[in-house]
Amino acid sequence: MAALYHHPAPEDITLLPLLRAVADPVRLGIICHLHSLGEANCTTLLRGRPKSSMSHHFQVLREAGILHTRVEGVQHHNTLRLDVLEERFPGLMTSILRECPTSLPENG
Amino acid sequence: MAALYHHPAPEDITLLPLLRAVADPVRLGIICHLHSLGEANCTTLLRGRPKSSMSHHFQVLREAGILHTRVEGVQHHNTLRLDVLEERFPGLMTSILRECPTSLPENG
DNA sequence: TTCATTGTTCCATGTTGATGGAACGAAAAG
DNA sequence: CTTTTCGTTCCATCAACATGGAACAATGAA
Repeated sequence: MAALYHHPAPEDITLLPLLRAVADPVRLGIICHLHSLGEANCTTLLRGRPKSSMSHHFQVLREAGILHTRVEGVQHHNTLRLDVLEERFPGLMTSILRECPTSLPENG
Repeated sequence: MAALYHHPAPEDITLLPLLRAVADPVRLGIICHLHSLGEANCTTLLRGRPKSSMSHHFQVLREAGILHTRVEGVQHHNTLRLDVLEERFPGLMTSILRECPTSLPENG
């Protein structure tokens, strides 16, 4: 397990990978949950899914520049990089997060 | 050939299919070109690609609610549904179109 | 040390979707 | 009517990616 993750710098975040990362139902659910919870680890967002799947989705989101993972002991806390994303693509995440259901759905 | 296309009503345009439609390099190129040209038919935007591929991409964009196709004789004129998209997802297309290169690239 | 927890990595499987040739269909021109 | 143009539809192929089980690694607790 690599304790340190690579988080792309703001200028290295590009639109197409970002859109690709968001354009998945599971990952969009993760984004909505993170937006609601502020911070969450992988296990918290498992909804009956295997860890390997979720770990994969977190990796995609991380490499797209959408979330930041902070390691604290065993747990990896994930947060949205909203400030960076807003600076890089003004209005994009805002318009996406506006579509997040207020009451989080089951399949998120 | 169905002379009439189905264009989803604004309330039937949903985020995930829209994101999926945009999250493709060819289709993102089509969007940028349409934004630049205002209106274009399929053949105009072929960049050495087969028509069947482009027709497929236009269909995806159309069904996602991103563009409108107006049939005029043999030619099918396509335009972005910017007003509808802005009403449905304020700021989304704006932030995406901001990323379009000013000088249109070859592989668009 | 031993065990439990957390998350990753590896790998195989399955599915989705992009690609592109070919045939077809509709409209307009010759 | 014949031909050309424009775009779709059909179909097969291929690549990318989501899925999920298993083993592993790292930390913390017993």
